[in-house]
Amino acid sequence: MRETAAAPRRATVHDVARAAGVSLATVDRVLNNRTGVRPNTAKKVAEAVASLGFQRDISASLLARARDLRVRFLIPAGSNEFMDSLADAATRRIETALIERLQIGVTRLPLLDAAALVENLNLLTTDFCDCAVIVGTEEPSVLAAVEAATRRGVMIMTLVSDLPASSRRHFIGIDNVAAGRTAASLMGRFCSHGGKIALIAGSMHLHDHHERLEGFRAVAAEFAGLRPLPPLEGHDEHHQTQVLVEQLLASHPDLVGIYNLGAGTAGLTAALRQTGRAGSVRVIAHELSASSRLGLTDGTIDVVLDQDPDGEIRAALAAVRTLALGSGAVENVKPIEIRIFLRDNLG
Amino acid sequence: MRETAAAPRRATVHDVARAAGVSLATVDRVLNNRTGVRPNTAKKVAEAVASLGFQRDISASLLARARDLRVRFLIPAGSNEFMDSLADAATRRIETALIERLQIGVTRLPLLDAAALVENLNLLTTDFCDCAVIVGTEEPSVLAAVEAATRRGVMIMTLVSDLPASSRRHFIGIDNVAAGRTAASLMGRFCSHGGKIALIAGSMHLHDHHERLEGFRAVAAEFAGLRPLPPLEGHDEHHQTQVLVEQLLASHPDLVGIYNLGAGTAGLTAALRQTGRAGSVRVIAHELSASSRLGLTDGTIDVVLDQDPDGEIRAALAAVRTLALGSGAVENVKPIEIRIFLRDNLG
DNA sequence: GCAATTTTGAGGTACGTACATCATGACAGC
DNA sequence: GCTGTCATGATGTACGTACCTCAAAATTGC
Repeated sequence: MRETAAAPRRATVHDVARAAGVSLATVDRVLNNRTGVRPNTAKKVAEAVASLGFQRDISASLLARARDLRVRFLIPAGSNEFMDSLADAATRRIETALIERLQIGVTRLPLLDAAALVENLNLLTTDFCDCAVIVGTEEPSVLAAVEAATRRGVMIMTLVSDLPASSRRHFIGIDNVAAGRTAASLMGRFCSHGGKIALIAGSMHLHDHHERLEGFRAVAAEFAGLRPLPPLEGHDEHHQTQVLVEQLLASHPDLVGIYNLGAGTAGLTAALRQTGRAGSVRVIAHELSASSRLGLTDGTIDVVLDQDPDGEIRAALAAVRTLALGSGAVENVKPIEIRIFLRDNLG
Repeated sequence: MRETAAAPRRATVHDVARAAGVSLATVDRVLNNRTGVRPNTAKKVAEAVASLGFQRDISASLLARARDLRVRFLIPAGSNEFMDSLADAATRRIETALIERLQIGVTRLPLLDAAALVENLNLLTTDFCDCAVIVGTEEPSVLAAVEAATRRGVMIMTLVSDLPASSRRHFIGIDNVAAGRTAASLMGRFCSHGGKIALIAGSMHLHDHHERLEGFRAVAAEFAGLRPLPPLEGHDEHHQTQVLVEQLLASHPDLVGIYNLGAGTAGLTAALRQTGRAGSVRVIAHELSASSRLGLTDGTIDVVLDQDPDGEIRAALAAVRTLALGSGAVENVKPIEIRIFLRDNLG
């Protein structure tokens, strides 16, 4: 019944050197891909590594490097609560990360300002930054700045919104199509007799919002009687969203559901409360924040879909470490999950 | 806009020694609570640690110990799919954990057999095990065995089901009351016109099932028209559950929802499919498994609440490391979250 | 105030990897 | 066969903590 692990000593670089019939220095050259090793010799070492199942001792590796990994987060500012909580999550990790030799810096940039992002990317050099994690828009100037930074030796990772065509080493974010599908699947079950559903995006030019909308529409079509209205744009801003929802509620007295796939949730709940419609319209929103939490608690919002900024920062930091130490790509990383909150599992 | 982290060198034991005006050896004695230090001297060291903000370098610490942390999971066997996935998750981590100097062993025990658990606990000694992670029942013999193991120097942690009154150092698991509440909250929104809801537990003597039931009932009462039937017991077994559900469906043609708060989900879906009622009854079940996944995909199950065995194992291992290295308790640990799955966010 | 005991200091080695230096080997072109 | 380049070996130090030994100092008991 018990499997007694025999606790075999793990292979070290010395073992690899002996097995490959080369010196320690050569093993070191191969492992850290330095120059000056014949392909044939490198192959012998690689084989020894494989046959011994050698794995670099991370503790010793970090210790020997004796230098911290410097990560800089470039995160949009503005009135967007979600970006704030991303930045907060990163800032909160500064101390903890230091224990693991990760130096974190956080820079807030003007919202949706490609020029500012490009400028900051161009400032990055290897003597104070090993990796930048950016929330970027898919524009040519940004792509060019990413390429330039990569060429200068600064690793780039994308967060929340990807730049798949760039030299970014990794992307951290959720599956936004699945998020939209999930919202529709819940809404369809909530409104089993069908009815009008309003859709509110920040901007139709935001990639993630677009994907959510696409997912929602696809699944909503499977529920008979569910009639999504054309999407409105609240520009991720509280006041605009509030005005929009007030008009919406006035012109559609028979509205049964609202899916807010962008920010501006505080405006949405304010409008619902003010018109006395809170509780009689099913509401699904995105991102856990002070206002969405309140909405859940008082029954104005039914469900919040959240992409867990803490988890995303943690995943980003883990990826940075893996990429900086190992040579290859980030393997075996679970994608960020969509978290679903009701009033009852807020914790 | 940019906050340039000044990158101060982190304090080392040498710095602490200098600041406290004592030798390195004394600092070492204090940090690793060895004997032979006057209280007064220890206080000076502690003050130096605090004022410098000294934190042990984990990499160096692990390296210097040059010995792996040996963790043993004691997990029930039987036909319980969830326990299987817990054990699988632990087994899958064996290799990965080795890189971080964690040796994992997994022992499967007879289901709900306190005597077997006690026997295995009593076998544990510090020369092959530093910490045991157990899924235990709250019985006096188990509690006594936990105390004995702790006294022998083997640290005990509880998983899924806690033993709060014992000397266990930590508990990893979800809030089962919140899980039940969430299920009711969803069910109430799904069945907005009310109706009969069936409740199926494994056994009313299982602590977690009892908590889920309690949570469900409390919230269900808030939804007018929702009428939960008295709970049935399927003993976490597929066949028994199937028979139970077949009888249930026959005697309640007007049933609108089923909450299966235990295992045996494969039997539940089989009964629904066989009677042609799949899709017309809202179904909420627990734990993602092959059969619950299939149920979600084909529309037999609406929602699955999951406690993420992978995440629990990861959290357990993190806690073991923290407890073994640091002296104090596990701080700052996020509780395991309840994951909510629909067909559309299965990934 | 002396012996016995406890507390502290000084110094070392070890962990496994990273990285630097210098010497030596091989092999090329001419 | 000579010089120059490239590949490899030999060897050492460093990272920060753990843990060991031995000697010196401080404190205690009487």
